[in-house]
Amino acid sequence: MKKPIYKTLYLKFKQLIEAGNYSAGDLLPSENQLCLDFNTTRATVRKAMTELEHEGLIKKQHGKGSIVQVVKKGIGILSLEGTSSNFAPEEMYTKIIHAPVQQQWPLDFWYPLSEQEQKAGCITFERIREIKGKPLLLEVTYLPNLYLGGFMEINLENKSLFQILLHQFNIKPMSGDQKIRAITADQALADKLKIEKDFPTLHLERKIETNKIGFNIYSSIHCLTVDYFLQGRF
Amino acid sequence: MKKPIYKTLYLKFKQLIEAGNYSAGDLLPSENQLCLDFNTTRATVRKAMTELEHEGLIKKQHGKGSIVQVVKKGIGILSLEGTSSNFAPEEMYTKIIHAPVQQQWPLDFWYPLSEQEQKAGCITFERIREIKGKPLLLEVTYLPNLYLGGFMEINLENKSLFQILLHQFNIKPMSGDQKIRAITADQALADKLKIEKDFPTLHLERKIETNKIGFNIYSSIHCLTVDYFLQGRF
DNA sequence: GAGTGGTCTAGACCACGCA
DNA sequence: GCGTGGTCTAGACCACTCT
Repeated sequence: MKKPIYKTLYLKFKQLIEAGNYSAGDLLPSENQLCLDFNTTRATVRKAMTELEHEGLIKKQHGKGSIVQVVKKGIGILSLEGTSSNFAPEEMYTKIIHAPVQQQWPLDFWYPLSEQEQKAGCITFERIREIKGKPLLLEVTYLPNLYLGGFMEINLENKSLFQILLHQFNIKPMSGDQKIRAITADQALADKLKIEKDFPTLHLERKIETNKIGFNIYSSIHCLTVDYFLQGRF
Repeated sequence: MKKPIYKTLYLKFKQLIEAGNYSAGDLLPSENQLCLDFNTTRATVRKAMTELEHEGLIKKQHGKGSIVQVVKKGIGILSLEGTSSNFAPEEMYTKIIHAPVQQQWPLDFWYPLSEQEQKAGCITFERIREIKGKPLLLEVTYLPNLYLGGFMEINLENKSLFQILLHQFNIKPMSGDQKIRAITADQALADKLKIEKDFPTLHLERKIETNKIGFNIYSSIHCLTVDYFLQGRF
């Protein structure tokens, strides 16, 4: 279970950039230099740099170098980092409005389920994320009831789901898929997000695949895009 | 200007999958087999497969193989392929509602511009995409007025902007960034998309970087998400 | 021309799945 | 135990930018 070299390198520079050790426009050390510094080869260095580029932290320019980009200001919800990562912990709060319950999958579920998932039933709960005391989004999460012994007893209030899954169940998000629509809030949603009925919101239906084959994290998210917006790279 | 091997491989399998030569769940030939078939090495094969995986066409599973995924049904607008690629040409029509004009950049432009772009001014035009005669989205595009001699004379009606830029100006999209919000339609937008005022729409502000450094394609898109939705992978 | 990233070769060892 | 994808080495040549 040791960490690959490329991941160490990737995390190191991700941290350096996000901590502000580089300014936008700065050049990272060249790939050959990094090979020397970290005693590795270009294939490995390039794998790390490619991930940084996909995430938008740097931009590679042929013949010139790896250029640090300006930091993003949107909600990085179009990525694997989870919703939390773009805000300082003290600015953000996650409130549980429905504690986890075990039940059958909804009949009109928005992604096709494997037979294994279908049989296992699901654990579902509902959370609201607030920024500086203002509701930002409502997230209903569905997990297949597999590998999750003891999950029901965990208090999720203001905790990171991804952290819990990783540390207590060794489940790690790997990739995902999402569908996005614009819809207006009905009365129930409006009450929860403290907005007017018929206010426009983004609706996301997500499936996140994990290292455990057959264990996917599903969620339905209603997101306000007044003070923030969704941001993604491609 | 010859095509890299990995790209040939990538395009070949992309085509095979999208044409239906594989069903969801099928395994692609193993990486070692592809090395033999295409007389290349694993690094090259893996680069092609990694791109297919990022696009969601396959899913790699350690110890098993590369599994073909179900085809997507959303608008692939969260990717580089352009809006057009998910629909058959006969189903889709692109209507010009404002032909290209040269002018200064709007003062409240949504992405910071380089000095070079700022000085050059912009070419802007407005298009509506229809699926089966029904308006789907309104796209206002801004191009920096650089390298684009003769562009004003091109008839864009029902043509692919990306194709024109590639073949006539050797400009190729490389990567991009987008911001997404939910907003309600004002009267002008409602008229253009043939919907009611205050109907919810997705609003995208995009910047697409190209192989020409300093030449970015900007667009503002208002998209209906009734019959279709946006879809993306991460 | 020197230095950068882009592509590629020809190997190697490991971790995982499946029979 | 065998075949799969995941990581890595140690080179090579090319295309591009900058001076």
